[in-house]
Amino acid sequence: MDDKNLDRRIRKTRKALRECLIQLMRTKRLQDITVREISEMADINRGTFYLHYKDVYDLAEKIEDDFAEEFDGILEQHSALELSEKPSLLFNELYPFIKRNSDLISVMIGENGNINFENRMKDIIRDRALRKWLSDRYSADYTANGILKAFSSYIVSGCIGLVEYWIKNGMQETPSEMSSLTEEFITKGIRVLQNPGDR
Amino acid sequence: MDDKNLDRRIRKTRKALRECLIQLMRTKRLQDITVREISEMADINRGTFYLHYKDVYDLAEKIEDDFAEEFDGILEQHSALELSEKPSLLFNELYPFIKRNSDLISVMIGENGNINFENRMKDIIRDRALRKWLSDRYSADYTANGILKAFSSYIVSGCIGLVEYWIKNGMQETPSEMSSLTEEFITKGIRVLQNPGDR
DNA sequence: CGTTTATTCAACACATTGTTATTTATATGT
DNA sequence: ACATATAAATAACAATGTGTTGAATAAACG
Repeated sequence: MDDKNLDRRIRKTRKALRECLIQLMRTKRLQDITVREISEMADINRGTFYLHYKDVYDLAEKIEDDFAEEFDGILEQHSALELSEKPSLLFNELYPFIKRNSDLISVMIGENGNINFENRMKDIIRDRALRKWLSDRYSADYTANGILKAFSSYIVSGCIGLVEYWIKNGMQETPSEMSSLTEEFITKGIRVLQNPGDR
Repeated sequence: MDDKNLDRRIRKTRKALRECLIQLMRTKRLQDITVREISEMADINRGTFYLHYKDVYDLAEKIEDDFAEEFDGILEQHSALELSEKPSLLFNELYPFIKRNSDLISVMIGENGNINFENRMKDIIRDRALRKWLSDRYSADYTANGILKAFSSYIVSGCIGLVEYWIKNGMQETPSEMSSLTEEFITKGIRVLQNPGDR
């Protein structure tokens, strides 16, 4: 979206509006943020806002779109085989990416966030990673197998919850530690609490 | 909230407003729903709305409050010991409760839902159930143990995700089947896919 | 049945919205 | 560096929802 081949004025305007919205969302609910407010903070004419976005929610959505696209791009690059044999390769790329975008993520999953942000991430993970990983690993028809779908939902939400924990607790663990935790939680389940040695 | 000792007119008014909001949320985002719209649909004077709720979001919040209170009440009744030895007792009460309230839940976790609905459920589960269950089972200081907190977040979000799967897929499984799945996913992790026999 | 309390009704000032026509400023490609 | 194209600023606009008010009406309660 911040394409280099866009007019510099457009890039500047959109960047300013986006940054201001994120900043406002740290302290205010989306419904209480007005176009007027964002424009004034960004020092952009209110009419100009409407040249780029339909309303405040559209702006928020566009911000999410960009993130989702990048997120999707990362998952896309990893093959089913690789996910199955070396899932850590993915995690080791994802967690630094999450850390780089923690400003945005923490707002979007926070109390003023949008439910569809998390839902989109879940969908991407399900479609891009888990589906091929599980069907490769268990050579089952993903869509037909009920328990597989249920387990996928469980795992995907679990992983998102882990990221949530990480971000909301100040990202004390390193991305590498988070990768290990993720892998262990998925494969070991609750047994991970009984064998704390191998971490 | 729908206390029997409230004036019947109040009960009727609030009930009508609440039901109309839920219905509107099936097709519209909260930000696109106006007080005027809800009031007209409920055949309630717009001014009357303001005698009960601050705005549309306040109404949504009050609906959530009622649900959260009931949900919390259920979890509260189960002791740490019982959770540890017979978690199915809780699940077998929870899933029917979820089914009874599926109309509300499906809206609240849907695309027009509120991020704080799920977050509140997570907090309640964490505070009421998981905390005492895990610290009883592993006799560790819950708050100090980092991996325990991380795993809690993982499990709680996973369970919410499982409920989400259930509701969004038309609740094909029985509450009892969901109870079993939940317990197995938590304790077995991914091994549940390798031993499909015992379900 | 009399009293209390909730709801209706109509009206109000106010803020935000989304759009427009015009002018000004800035970026682009050659 | 210049001419051209395009974005942003400006100011004005009608429309709509908001939140509140005081008086009139209706319904519930004991």
